[in-house]
Amino acid sequence: MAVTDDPTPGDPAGQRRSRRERPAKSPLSTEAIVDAALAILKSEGLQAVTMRRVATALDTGAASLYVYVANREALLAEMLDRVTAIVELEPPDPARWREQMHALLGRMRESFLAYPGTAALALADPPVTGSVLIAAENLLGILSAGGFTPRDAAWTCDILVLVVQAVASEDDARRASGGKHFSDGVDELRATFDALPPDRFPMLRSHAEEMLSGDRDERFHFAIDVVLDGVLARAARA
Amino acid sequence: MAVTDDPTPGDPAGQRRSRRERPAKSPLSTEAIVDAALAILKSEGLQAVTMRRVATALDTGAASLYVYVANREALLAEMLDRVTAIVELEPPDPARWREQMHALLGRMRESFLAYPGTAALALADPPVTGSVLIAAENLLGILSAGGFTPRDAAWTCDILVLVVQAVASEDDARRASGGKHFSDGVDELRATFDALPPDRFPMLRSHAEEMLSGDRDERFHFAIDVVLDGVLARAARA
DNA sequence: GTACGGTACGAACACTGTACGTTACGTACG
DNA sequence: CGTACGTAACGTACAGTGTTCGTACCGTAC
Repeated sequence: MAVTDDPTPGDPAGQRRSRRERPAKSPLSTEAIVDAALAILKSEGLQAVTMRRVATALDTGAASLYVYVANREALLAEMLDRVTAIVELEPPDPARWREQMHALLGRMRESFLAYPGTAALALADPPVTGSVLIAAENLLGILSAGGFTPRDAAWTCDILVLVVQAVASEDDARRASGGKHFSDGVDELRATFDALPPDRFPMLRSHAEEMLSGDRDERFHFAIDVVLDGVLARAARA
Repeated sequence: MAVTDDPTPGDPAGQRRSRRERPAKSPLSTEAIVDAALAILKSEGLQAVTMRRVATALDTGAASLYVYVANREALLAEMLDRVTAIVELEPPDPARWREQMHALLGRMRESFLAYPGTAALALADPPVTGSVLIAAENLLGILSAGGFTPRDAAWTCDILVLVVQAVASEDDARRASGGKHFSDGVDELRATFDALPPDRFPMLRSHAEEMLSGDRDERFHFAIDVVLDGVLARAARA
């Protein structure tokens, strides 16, 4: 396209405003971009992670990012990879396999929680990057150490990852909406249940207390144990 | 607007140029908006559901929608409610409770799958609308019929809904990305596993076949049975 | 010293969700 | 019968979004 040499009237002649005087602005890189994006994600949420916002944080323009990142989706994928890469692994120990499972999955959940929105992101398009494979390898190792058959281990691994992501996703949804009250919104839910017509919602009425009981951590680890015990029970029966 | 002057023949004179001559352009309503949005979602995906696109489908402007819908988020929530409202329920029958569970959860999954993106949406901000409460009531009823204690029923209900949403979410991710090949992308995954260095990924190498075995339906129902059996096993042990 | 390959950059495009002020309509009232 | 009014629909506008393009610059290889 033609230059359209915009003759800005007030521009002083010879004004060579090369931004070269900037001290030592470190050069761009995929790593730096992902770092900046993760920082923004952590402090302002997923919807604040825009190309322009990330570029501004790096003191550059949005267009510059596209040299290192194909597009926003690719950036998000790269962020996701980094998030799963930071979870510390558990060298499988047959004597402690269940404990290790809880520890590893718990750290996965925390990692997702530290960067809100990433859990939903992982569910939306399941990534198969290096760090995900490493995590899967570790999960399979622990399950194998626990005596799971290959098929049971593989399928259980799948289910557990799903549970972690789903729980984490719900977690930061609850945190985002219930941020005003420290009580998550349990009170609102209780009020909702109490307002239901008893004839049409007898179960919800009688189960209201149990629907709200237990904190998120307790229910998370309960879910893991349920899955593990379920697979073991089915294996024992066969 | 106000153009498209098309005086209907039988109309008496004095037909002022207005959009009134439109045959029977049904007036806007929340229902009509949600219908149009769902139709677009079904045929073009979630990212095609923009206010302008929905408005165009209704032969109006985007601004007109805001009389009936607070904003896009509210529209999506309303769509989600409708999607969960269409799943047919199962009057609890103690003799068939497990079968009923599979049927009901299966229909939930299908419903999510029919409108791609809604599963992820439900996970991202768990709705507590009328139809969701009705579904929960039914789930609790079936679990109660199966002999679950109130606490077990409540917590299991939670886990199962999570699993359904997570599976459905993964389902339509896989469908969206693997659309080109009818094989989902199993072949790509197998190739990925085969390319891994055996010394660092012994588990993934030896479990590759099992990671890919079984179709989505089989694994979905396996997951449900695992959860149910897990809770039962824990209840029996206590 | 000069040519070159790749990086940074500003501007522009085609969109998005949403707010605003103004029209047109059906209806209730004088 | 005429008129005022509340509300629904509308066009327009604004501030952003992701992404592309052409260009200006840098350090390096000749």
